[in-house]
Amino acid sequence: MSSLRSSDRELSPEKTAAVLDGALQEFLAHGYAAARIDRIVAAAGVSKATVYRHFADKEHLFMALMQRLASRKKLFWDESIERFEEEPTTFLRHCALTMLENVADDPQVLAFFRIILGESGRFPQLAQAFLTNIEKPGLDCLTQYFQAHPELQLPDPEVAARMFIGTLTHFVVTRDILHGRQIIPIDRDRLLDNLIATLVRPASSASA
Amino acid sequence: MSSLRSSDRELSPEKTAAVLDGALQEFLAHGYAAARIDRIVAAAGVSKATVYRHFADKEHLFMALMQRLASRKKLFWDESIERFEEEPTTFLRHCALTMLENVADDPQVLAFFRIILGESGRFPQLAQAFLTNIEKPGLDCLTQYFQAHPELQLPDPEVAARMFIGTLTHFVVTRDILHGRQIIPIDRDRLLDNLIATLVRPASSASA
DNA sequence: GTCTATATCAGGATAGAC
DNA sequence: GTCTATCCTGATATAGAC
Repeated sequence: MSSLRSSDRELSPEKTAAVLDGALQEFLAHGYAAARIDRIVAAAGVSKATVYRHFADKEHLFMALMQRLASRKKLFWDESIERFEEEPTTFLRHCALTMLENVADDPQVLAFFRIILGESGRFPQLAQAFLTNIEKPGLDCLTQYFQAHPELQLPDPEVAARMFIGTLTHFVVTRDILHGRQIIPIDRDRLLDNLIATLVRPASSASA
Repeated sequence: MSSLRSSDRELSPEKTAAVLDGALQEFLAHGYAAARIDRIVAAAGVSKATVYRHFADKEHLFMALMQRLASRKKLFWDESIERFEEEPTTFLRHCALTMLENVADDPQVLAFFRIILGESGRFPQLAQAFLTNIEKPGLDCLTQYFQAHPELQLPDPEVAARMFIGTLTHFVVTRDILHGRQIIPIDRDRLLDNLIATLVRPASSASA
């Protein structure tokens, strides 16, 4: 009597995944309000009725998708925590490059950010899931690092962490999300080098 | 024969202003796609036909409104430029407070930012107008200030300006736009004090 | 459990009176 | 130049067959 009943689960995981994949493209490309169920259906290769059997309505589908995306990027900072023993310059450069690679270089992530920001009025829970899963781990990681390195003589480790992430976020938002490459141009490596140099510059005695 | 023809101008400025005021509320509250012409009409106290006589369609109305808002906030940094002679700590604190007062404390401006960010995919020109009119003047102002104060020994004035504005922007975005007051809390004055302290801390010789 | 076909409705845009 | 009344596209959501 192992599995005579097959009516326990009413939905096929396959179709669910197909719908979510179609929804991914559509919502990331057009935002919530302008997304069209028809196009999700077409991309997923299922019927409209199937969508509504798996998800109560457009809003639930959207929330399910976004929550999944947010938690998928959760492990983001785990590898950086492994490197707590490295020199500040090395460690910070590694963190910055990881951030930029995972965000600025991935159009899907950029679109994801745009949605989170744009729909933060209508879907505050989503914005908060984003902060909890992605923003907070990064801030915590860097705060702990700065705390563990008092020789940098930073007046406030948490503020230093916010300066680091804030500067990089501002860079990505203005350049990639707001299309500012021509308007307020700056070389990526120049920003990186001097951001790090400003934070780790010797505070009292040192060089000439 | 001074003005026998009265059909030179076809639109009344009064109604135009009324429509734009109604559109302001509606677009800022709901974003572009979810905004309803019906509600704009109701708020403006005009008929739907009037809207379409003054503006080609929803998109043109939206652009006109947003462009107007962007250029309205243009003078933002003018008063700060008058204070170039002040001490770094004083000057930077003044800049930061001006930014926060003009943005974080004004729900309408917050909504405006949310729209700009959210619709930056569909309306790239709008995002760029925002950068040109609001973001760039601020960066230029601070860059020039840091350039004029080499005693701070900042390795790169422009990067320092980006750190300053980036940190404050990140603060406002995470706290007010993404509803993060509970999730990644930080006292405003603590952030401000230590942001400034980190940038202006004596680089070589000084205190004990 | 998934499909086809359809109900239902709302929103953007316009025609014609005044 | 503005209003009232209306068109019509297109979108969400569902009913019923297989």
